[in-house]
Amino acid sequence: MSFDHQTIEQKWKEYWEAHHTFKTGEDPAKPKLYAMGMFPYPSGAGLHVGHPVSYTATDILSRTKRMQGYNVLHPMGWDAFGLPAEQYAIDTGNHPAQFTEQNIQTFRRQIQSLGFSYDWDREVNTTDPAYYKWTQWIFIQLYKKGLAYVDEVPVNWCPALGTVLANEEVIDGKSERGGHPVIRKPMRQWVLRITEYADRLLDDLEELDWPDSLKDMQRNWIGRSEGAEITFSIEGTDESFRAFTTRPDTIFGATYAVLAPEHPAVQAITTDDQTEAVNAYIAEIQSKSDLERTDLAKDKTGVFTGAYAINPANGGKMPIWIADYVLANYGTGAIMAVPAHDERDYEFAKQFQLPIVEVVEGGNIAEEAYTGEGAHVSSDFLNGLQKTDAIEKAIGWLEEKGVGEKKVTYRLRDWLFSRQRYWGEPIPMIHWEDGTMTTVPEDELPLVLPETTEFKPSGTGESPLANIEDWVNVTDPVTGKKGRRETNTMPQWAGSCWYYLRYIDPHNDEMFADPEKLKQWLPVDLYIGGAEHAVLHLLYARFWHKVLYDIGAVPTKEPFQKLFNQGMILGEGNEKMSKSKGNVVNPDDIVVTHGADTLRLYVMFMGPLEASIAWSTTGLDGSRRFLDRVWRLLVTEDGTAKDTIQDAANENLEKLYHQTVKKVTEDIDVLQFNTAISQLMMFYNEANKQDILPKEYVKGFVKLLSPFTPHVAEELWHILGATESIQHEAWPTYDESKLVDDTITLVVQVNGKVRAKLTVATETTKEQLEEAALADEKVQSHIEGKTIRKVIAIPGKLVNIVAQ
RNA sequence: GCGGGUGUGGCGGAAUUGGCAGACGCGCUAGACUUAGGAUCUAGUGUCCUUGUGACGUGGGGGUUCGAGUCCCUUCACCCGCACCA
Repeated sequence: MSFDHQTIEQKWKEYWEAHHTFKTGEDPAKPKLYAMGMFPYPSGAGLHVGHPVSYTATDILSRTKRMQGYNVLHPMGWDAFGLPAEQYAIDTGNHPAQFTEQNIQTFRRQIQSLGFSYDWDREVNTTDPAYYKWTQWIFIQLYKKGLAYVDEVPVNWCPALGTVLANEEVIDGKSERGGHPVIRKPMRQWVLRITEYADRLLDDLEELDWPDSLKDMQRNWIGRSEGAEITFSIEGTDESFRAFTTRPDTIFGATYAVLAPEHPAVQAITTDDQTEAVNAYIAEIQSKSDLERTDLAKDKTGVFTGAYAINPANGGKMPIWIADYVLANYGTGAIMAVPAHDERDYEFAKQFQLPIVEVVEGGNIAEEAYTGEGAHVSSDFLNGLQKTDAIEKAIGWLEEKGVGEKKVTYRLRDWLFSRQRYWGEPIPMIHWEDGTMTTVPEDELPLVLPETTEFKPSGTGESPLANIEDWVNVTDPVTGKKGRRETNTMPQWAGSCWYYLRYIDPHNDEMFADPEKLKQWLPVDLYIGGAEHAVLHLLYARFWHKVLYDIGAVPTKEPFQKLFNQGMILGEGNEKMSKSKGNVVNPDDIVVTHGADTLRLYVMFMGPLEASIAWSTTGLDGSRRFLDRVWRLLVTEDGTAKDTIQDAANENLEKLYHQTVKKVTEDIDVLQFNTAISQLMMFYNEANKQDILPKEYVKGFVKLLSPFTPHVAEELWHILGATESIQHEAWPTYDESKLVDDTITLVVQVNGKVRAKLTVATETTKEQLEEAALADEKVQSHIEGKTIRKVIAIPGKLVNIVAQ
């Protein structure tokens, strides 16, 4: 007989809710665990089977740690601002809040059906004014620190839709909806000065327990590079420009210079006879999409401006070109080209027959650029030096002459923070008629999104908020000065930048969280989520956290001590699950057919947590079968405990039981749930062969199972006679001395091949082992007529006899 | 191109410090019980052959070692991220 999962799961969910079983512990004498999964965007599609993977993982750890005597903070919430809800609102005329609320209900129901041990009293919702009041408050702190500023930056503007689009809404230069052309257009935008924190974001990665691949992604994203910025004067004018280079040591090989087509100096320096060609080139560049400018354009293009720069090192004339291989938004948007020692410059120089001068020995510049090490030549005071020394000396020389200095540049750009959207946190700023700008007073927060029925973009490139007159227009109550509210809203990333802080003190309306509580819970001990958030969310959240740290609002430098990326669940054909492929598995269906416990067990047993593995219906069946077997092992047809379970000992199970406790306990700590489960299966397999099941072992086994499959474990626990939740029981312990046998079987190899097995006392010495091995009949037959060269005997492991 | 990662049976995956490769599960085969089986139980299941005290076997090739899935070199394939970042 199998158990009725529907009844059991319903029963225990109600019990847990009624008894507040998962209320966050606050006993100051206990150690703490703060474990969380990345909160979901509650989409209209409902929960995906991928979601329960990370949630189950943190749940298993949380349940285990509670039983081990920890205060556990294990919360859940909703990242509920975002484009799909807004798009739905535009399409249907319904309010996004209403749609969002509906989706949250669905998500909450689905997540609750899986029996996660969240403290639901701490649920947060980024769209709740009581929440985004503090998102706005943090923005004001950023502004006060000079970290939020307004700048003209290029955005994706779609004239047909009359709106700005996010990068992910632009596909191959066209709008995702409607396929209208999208152009880059400079617009007034809020930007956050994340670059000011670049070095700290880089350096503090060191102390984090994060996957190396992810740390590397962040390092690459920040892209720190050291070099020099050099000033080049332009022949015959007072103009000059600055160029960033990581190889100031190769300055004697700089034979030309290149400005980005968008560089502000281009118009001023272009000679009359080149104006036409330059303008034509710029026009051509502007019509190209980003894709054409990078991926597709393997050939270098460019145009001579007619002007010459002076090489400060040797006084040489360097023709100044413009070319799109030089990016306007990196470094200074201008380079000194050293074709002999830079592949891109080399290619360009070859194409346009510009001179190539070798200044570092070691390569063959007739063939290709040489970027390796070597002694400097044709470089005056740098001759004979190697790269590192030459760079140092070159920078010293530039600084001395006042034509350059040491400089660090980052690939990371400041964070474009505004969206011309309705469904986001209003940016709490007021622009006054006298041209000044102030923040909304903190005591007026939250600045609530105004009600409207018109969610379409305003048509002017402003958000729909611009059309809501009585919200936009404000008058200073003291001076009578008129003003206009900022109509941009924050991007979806904003709310998720600090939600882990709000979980700690979710109902505080005096501050975003009580410092004492922050001290008690921070940092997050385990944060599990998908690798798609490797740079953006995780970098943004770290940035905000550091700002809050600097103003004394949080006690730690970093928010997430340990981070783990779970893998994806693929469709049965090893492809990504998608509606169009029709291979999407809905957790609701599995909960009905197999039960939440089976789903939890299966997604953890599939393989390592970080691996992406295909869903398998038969694999799922197998997990259910295991639970059925366990049930039948312990429960009679009448639903009572089997009488094989006795207050008696059974030596056959002793060692395996202690091994199982050890293995499961240790594996949970390191998130190796698949091997923990296989150990539980091994225990079952052996227990199933026994006539007597010691009650102590059965209880321990059910406890070990309980974090994985909590409903059925609670039911078994009560069938065994308990009246309290298993969650309040102490985690089983093991006896190390029970893990070792008096005797041990080890292998005897002859020339590396297993030829015999010996059963000996555990503490048998090396010498005794050698003797016993050589005396063995099977070994004898294999070494007969051979000379023994060497005998390697390792107590507890093996004996290897080398014979020829 | 650069950075990171992964290659183990028919499949998902196990395997301390280098020490019995393939734990556990799926699938498959045979048997038992059954009116029935997509239930349950039992046994078997890396490959090959001459069925043995056998040979081979962790993407390919080479090396270190008494001993390599594990360490080193080299090569191939696939995945992820970045992509003219000066």
